[in-house]
Amino acid sequence: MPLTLKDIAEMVGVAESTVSRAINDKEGVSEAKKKEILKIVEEYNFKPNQLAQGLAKQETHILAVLLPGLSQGNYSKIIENIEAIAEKAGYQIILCNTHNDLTKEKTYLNLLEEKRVDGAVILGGEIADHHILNTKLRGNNNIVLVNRLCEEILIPTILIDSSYGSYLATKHLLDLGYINIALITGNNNDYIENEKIKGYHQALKEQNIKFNHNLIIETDGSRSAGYQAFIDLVNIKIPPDSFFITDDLLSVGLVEAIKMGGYFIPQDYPVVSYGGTIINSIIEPDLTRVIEPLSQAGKMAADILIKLINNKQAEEKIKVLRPSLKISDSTKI
Amino acid sequence: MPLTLKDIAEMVGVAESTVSRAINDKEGVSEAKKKEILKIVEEYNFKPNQLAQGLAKQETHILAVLLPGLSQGNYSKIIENIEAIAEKAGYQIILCNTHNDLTKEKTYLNLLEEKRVDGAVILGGEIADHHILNTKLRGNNNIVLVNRLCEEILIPTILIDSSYGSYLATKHLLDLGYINIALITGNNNDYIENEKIKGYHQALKEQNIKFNHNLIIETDGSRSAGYQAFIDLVNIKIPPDSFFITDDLLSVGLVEAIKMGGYFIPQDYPVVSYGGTIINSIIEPDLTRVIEPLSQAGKMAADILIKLINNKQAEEKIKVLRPSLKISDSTKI
DNA sequence: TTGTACGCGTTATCAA
DNA sequence: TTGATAACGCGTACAA
Repeated sequence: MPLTLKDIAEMVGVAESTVSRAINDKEGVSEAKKKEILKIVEEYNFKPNQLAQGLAKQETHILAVLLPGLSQGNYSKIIENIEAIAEKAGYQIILCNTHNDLTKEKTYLNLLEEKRVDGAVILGGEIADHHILNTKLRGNNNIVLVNRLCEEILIPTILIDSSYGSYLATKHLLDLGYINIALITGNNNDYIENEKIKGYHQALKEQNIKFNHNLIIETDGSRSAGYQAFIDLVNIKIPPDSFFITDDLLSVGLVEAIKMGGYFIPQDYPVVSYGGTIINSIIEPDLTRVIEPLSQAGKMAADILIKLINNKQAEEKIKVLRPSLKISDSTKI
Repeated sequence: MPLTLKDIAEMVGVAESTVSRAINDKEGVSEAKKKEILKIVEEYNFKPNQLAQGLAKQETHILAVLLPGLSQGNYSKIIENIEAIAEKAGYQIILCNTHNDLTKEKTYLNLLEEKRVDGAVILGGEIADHHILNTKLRGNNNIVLVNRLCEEILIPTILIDSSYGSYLATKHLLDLGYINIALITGNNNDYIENEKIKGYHQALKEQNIKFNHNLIIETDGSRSAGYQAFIDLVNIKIPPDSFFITDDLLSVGLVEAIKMGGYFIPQDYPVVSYGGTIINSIIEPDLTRVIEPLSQAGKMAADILIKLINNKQAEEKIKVLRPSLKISDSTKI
């Protein structure tokens, strides 16, 4: 069994409360006693029990991150940054993999209440309903949402503006003089893919280009779907002169199909992809792509959450982060 | 403030201990009282405070996972599986990103003792020294190592046999009739890359092929290093007739270089890569590759750790898992 | 079956 | 500056 404050107190010959003060660097202990105590603490490698501390102080210094899954998507980038900020502020991270299952999410939220974690970041998923609004962490609704909408604007939320990313991509192709831009969407949740379609529309509208719904293909985001999309698109009445594809894996198939058809990128078909993943940089040619501010999203989420825990409300409830466009070989003519 | 046992007890008009028994499904409560109690618990959405439970029962049901980083490497796959097993057994996972920094690792280990986590899995990193052997979780050394060696065989360890993976790859090329096999290594830690070189040696030795050290190139694992490696290798006295490359990103550069030189894979140069990542399947042609049993490693680690916590020692201290070879287009002639 | 009382390891309040 | 003592919320041995 590990040592306790009591043990240390007995060894030094003082009261527990004095040891506690010494350890926590609080005033009310003479320098002499303090030194003596800390020496023993060091010598016996005493570690205060944070369970007991938590119970007494009503805080655990634990944050939870709920997410749909670790390997798919870009969640690991976000988590790394949440962890980094949290660690600096003295918080630990508990991982909760919901597998995109609302029931599991509820179970976890319950558990987090029991565990008395100080707060939680929820990444992605469908629209948040009342089970989120109703969970009380540390007495408050200490929750921050990332890329997840909420029925009411009560919870601090960080959104990455997919619509704007899509707008940037489409505008880039328009600026290069292309007008029949194919849009191939992937398997994100409906909201995000719809946002991307919105951005596409907006860019077209701005330049008074007529919208052709035949140029939009919705897929399951697989590599083969990307391949098939090209084949389907080149055979329509007004075929596309360029491609914007909202998912990196899709782009692998698309590029294969383009090459297989004997065409060149970007000479015959310029291509814009989505996501800062390694995939887009491996494809030959290196793809122009929309890059999302994932690190920033993670850091902001942690920042806001920690402020929330310390009762410092953020100014705005919703922060919208904008993606940027990285122009590369696949659109350099 | 959340409700407590006491509150519930007062509401129902019984003692706290009775409520405790009812909630924990222990005998010694009449069915009638139990129902009554659980109804109130439900109604008021009472959540027992796990801090207090932990303090009383001396357990937190929290496991920690220490790892060098989330986005690089295959750690997320392992973590997902640890989390899955842990969750089934009623454990939560705390993430500790050590950034490959030994000091940070020590700090975390300290923290975990303070937090009274029940156990820890340590993924990767250099050789474990005494700070690991000395950390006591729940009074014991409840730690499982994955792909990390320890000075003494005291800690349960799961190793993925990189040497065997390398042996498989080399043997495959030898069986196809190639004898001048280039080995290009990446930026894993020294131990792992050395193991891979060992496996390569062994395969050559088995077939009495003379070892040519000029065919081995050690790199930083970058894409460009893969590219450069090819250029360097084709100009040596006895150039390679095939390639085994121990890192997926390297293979991207290598394949580029081969194609750029006007050669074909596998006709001119067959290529074997390492790792089950998406990258190897995106490259054209799809690369034959060594696949590591990552999910299995994660599950086993969690299993063993949980058994350890429950004082059920594993039979063997060290479990060695073997990679397999997935033969694909890059070696099909 | 039910209740009382103590322990778990801290922090914090109030006297001394 | 110190020390005794009461929380914090729960589990549990023991008594009723």
